Amino acid sequence: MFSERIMNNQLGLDKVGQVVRLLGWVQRRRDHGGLIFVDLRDRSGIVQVVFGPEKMGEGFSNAESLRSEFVVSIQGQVIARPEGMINPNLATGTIEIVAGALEILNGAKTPPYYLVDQVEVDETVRLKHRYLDLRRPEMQAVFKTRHQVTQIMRNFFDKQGFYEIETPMLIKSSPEGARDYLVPSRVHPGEFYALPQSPQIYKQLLMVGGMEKYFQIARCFRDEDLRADRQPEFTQLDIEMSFVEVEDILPMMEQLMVRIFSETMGKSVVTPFPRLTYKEAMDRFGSDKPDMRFGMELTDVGDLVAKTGFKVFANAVANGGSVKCICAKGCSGMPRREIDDLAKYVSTYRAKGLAWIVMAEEGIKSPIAKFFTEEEMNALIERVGAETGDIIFFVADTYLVVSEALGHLRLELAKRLSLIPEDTLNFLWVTEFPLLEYDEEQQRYIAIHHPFTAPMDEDLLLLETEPLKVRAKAYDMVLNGIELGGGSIRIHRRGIQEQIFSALGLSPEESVDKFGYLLEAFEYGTPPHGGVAFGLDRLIMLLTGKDNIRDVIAFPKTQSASDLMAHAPSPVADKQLKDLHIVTKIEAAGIK
RNA sequence: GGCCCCGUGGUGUAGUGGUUAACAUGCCUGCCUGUCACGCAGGAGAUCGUCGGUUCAAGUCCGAUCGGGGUCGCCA
Repeated sequence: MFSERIMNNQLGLDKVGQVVRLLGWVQRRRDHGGLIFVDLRDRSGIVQVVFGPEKMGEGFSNAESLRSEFVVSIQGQVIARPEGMINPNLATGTIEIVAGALEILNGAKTPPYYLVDQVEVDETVRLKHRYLDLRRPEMQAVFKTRHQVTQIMRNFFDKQGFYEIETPMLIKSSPEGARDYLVPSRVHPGEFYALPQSPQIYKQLLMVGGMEKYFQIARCFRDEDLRADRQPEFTQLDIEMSFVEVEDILPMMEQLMVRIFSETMGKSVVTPFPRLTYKEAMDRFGSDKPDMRFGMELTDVGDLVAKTGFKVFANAVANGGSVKCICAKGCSGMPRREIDDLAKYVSTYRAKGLAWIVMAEEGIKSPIAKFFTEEEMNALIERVGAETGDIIFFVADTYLVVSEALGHLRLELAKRLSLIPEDTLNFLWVTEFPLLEYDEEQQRYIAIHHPFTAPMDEDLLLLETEPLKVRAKAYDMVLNGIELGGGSIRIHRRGIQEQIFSALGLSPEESVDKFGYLLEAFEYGTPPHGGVAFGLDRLIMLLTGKDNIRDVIAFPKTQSASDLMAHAPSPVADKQLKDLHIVTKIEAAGIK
């Protein structure tokens, strides 16, 4: 019955005269009494259908009953619109359908809001009725793009000889970073599975298993607080290869991006991508995912201020910290209020203050100028390359705080000053990440990437003496200041893996308890291997221009990780808890 | 866990502590054969998120709480 259907976007002047069957939803109805216009929407687009009593006969009253979002089957003739009635705003605006027959396949309640792209409704409303929101052309386009991207990925890796392999969703909990989502076991009282934060260990074991080239479009779960670009479950393009070095992996991933951007957006991507070491990225941009679409780089002035009378700067240097600055070109007219606002902004990144020098026409204006001799001031200005009309912003603190605070300030200023060129694709790799960092809270070293990342060969000896100086064979792909993905060459020898575990403060017993199966696997001829993982959702955000991860996920969760449509999470029946051997404290305390 | 913003008919907004909470849109009814954000006329629709406090009087002020968003911490 539905087989002769034609999609709306197939309709054009070439179809004039044909009798067609259309299926879709009523987007809008304009009832003129004796003549009714209906904008019919299907997945492909919108077409205007005209209902008149001449053609419809008794069926006309049926047409009068049409309302928004009714699902209809329409048979009618394609006609060219008369002169002056062409709608240039509609892809099918040169033609319309004169309905001969109408079948209402299903009625619809009035939707809570009009399903058009210019929605101005609270997101809560959209999420409660997500199945309606998805009907909007804008959302349809997102999921079309998302589908295209995953198809390109599958095609790309298939051609390169990869196998797509599924790894388990119920795995052993080994929180070495984010919190796990736990799943209670019914048959093992008191024991739990975890949902994977990533397929990391399994993909490595696939390499031990001789699969050589693996990829998966994998769902991952992390029980951490959410953000505009973070969901508790998200999708990752996960890749692992045997017998590879960094130089094998990066160019291949660049080619993947070339294909994705050309085939979905028609944009060309220039390869090879520039590379920055982590150190260089932090030094120059104050970020491990620098946005290099504009300048305003950070300048280290620690040596110039170490001996000056300004204690805040001198002490920072004396204590092993840094003093760095950025120069905002042409901003000398910035009102004091806005400068104060920027100081408040950097304070969210733990900077204790923001010093500034305004290079005004009438001379230097700065609350810190009095602490510097003229020579010192001139040296500063020269180092920074500041000119009349600029403002120099300084932060003094530890190297990390200074870099990150100024890195964020740099982005904020660029945003306010509109320095970021739209439509530019700035891809780059950040390499040579540190292997470890020190976690004050836990009083131990933790892996920056993950504990299976291989250290750089020449840094291996530093592991015992200066662990923070050990660099990793790790790399991140960055696009326009957003981390698209990252990966590393992995450790494939038990000895080195044990060394790393030990550096992370894991006793041999704990290592075996948590990762014994991996360590054992490494003893059975594990090939050198490495890989990478990309955040699919973020990539789709970039491709579709969304600033919010919820807009690229069909059924997303709110910031508090709840599903407003299905009302998850929810309490469960006592029987279920009993089966799972679970008693909740909340229940025990009588709180509902 | 911290900080910031938001919550008023279905939807989006307005609303000096003081009458019957306003406007737009949507919805319903009637009229209308060329609209495409159709038009015209009429109508229905709100316990102002919830609880408590201040006050003669609270949508408005205060506190708590719930929900949503942004962000810092966190996210190997």
